[in-house]
Amino acid sequence: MSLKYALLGLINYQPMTGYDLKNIFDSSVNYFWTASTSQIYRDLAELERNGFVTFHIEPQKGRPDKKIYAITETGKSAFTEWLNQFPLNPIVPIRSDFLVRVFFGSHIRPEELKFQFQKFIKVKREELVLMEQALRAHKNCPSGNAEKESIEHPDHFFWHLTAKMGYLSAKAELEWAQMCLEEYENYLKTQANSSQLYPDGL
Amino acid sequence: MSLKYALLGLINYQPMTGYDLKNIFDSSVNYFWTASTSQIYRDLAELERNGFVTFHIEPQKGRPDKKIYAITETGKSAFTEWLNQFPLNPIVPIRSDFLVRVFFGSHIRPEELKFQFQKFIKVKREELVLMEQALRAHKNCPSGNAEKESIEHPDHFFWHLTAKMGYLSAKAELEWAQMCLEEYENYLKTQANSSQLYPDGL
DNA sequence: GAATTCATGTAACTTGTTACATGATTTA
DNA sequence: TAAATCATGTAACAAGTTACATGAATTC
Repeated sequence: MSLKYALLGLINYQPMTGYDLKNIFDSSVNYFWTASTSQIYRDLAELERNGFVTFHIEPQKGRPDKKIYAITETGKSAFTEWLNQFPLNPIVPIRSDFLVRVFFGSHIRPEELKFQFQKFIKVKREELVLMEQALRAHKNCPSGNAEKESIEHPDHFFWHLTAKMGYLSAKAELEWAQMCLEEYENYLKTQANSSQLYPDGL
Repeated sequence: MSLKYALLGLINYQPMTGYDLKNIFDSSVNYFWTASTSQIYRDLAELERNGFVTFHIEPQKGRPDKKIYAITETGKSAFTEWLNQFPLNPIVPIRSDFLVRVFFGSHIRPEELKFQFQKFIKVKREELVLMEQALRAHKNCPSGNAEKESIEHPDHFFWHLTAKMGYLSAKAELEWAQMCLEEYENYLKTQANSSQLYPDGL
């Protein structure tokens, strides 16, 4: 259910299109929720059917007309009601493809696994740089450009808290992967000394 | 696709039932993948249809017969093939209900939000204790009881790496929430001084 | 001239959740 | 005597992914 309410919450800041929402997801809130284009358009249609949003069409030439969605009073109350009802236990179901593979790492070719750790480190390092910039520049507002706004948004405090978690996660993952690579290289040396073969003949 | 291959990988260690697999997911690999009972049984049936596993029935009295699944040669090669083909980018799609709510925190009743931070801290602290124990006692093998096994499993090194990530994530989340609570309380004081009303009349 | 941005989606499919159903055995 | 454990699932639904479709305007 969270996606629908996240969309509602963003539209609550100001009316916008599905395209705008997709950009916000990709550029500034992706450390706590991701969404595909098809999902956004589908859920917007449902929010509209439920009377939580309305839209007006802004005609354009040479490209599809804009559908600008705005929140309704019903939508506002549904949103705050949802927000104030936290799930009973605050668990976050994790699904990490990367960790599954590491878990079964003995079946992976050592060169491949080393390469994948290196790639992971590279990607996380880049991610971390972006997050650091965002935190420093106070760019962590949904639109991604705080400098355009002359006054600080009242929700800025909360945006900052979530951005901080994104930063801390990325940092923890980076440090973990660096440790993994180091320990794995030592592990391979000890394995080579005890002249053990890799499983499955790899 | 990961769930099917995670199941295959676990069955590869030793033949087991859907019930056994569910216990492993709940007790020892849940920091990188979660699965419901219905999903496990459904995917086991599909793995069987694909010829990746076979099963034999162990009759029981007073409860449903056990269906003990074992991996086939086809299953083994499908598993190692999958393992060695990492996705192009190692991103982990995150979906945190809790963070969505914090992001829109200005619409939440302060007492409620404080309570939720406290609850989050409590849950994460408990989680962290379990993870610390697991790391210290080398219990982070799929079965959850390393002490039963006289020799260390060859995959132990990799299980330890993933368990470490689980520990680091829980630690980062705990520290974040503690910081949030502290900063939120200060924030509320400054808000009270500037005599601002909470949005939506809450 | 090629790639990216803008802007809308639909259809088919896969994956994950929730509710339901059964019922003896063991532990607290 | 109540709750947890053991052991199997099905059905309906919700949420997420992937592939496809269109096409001008703008930037490199």
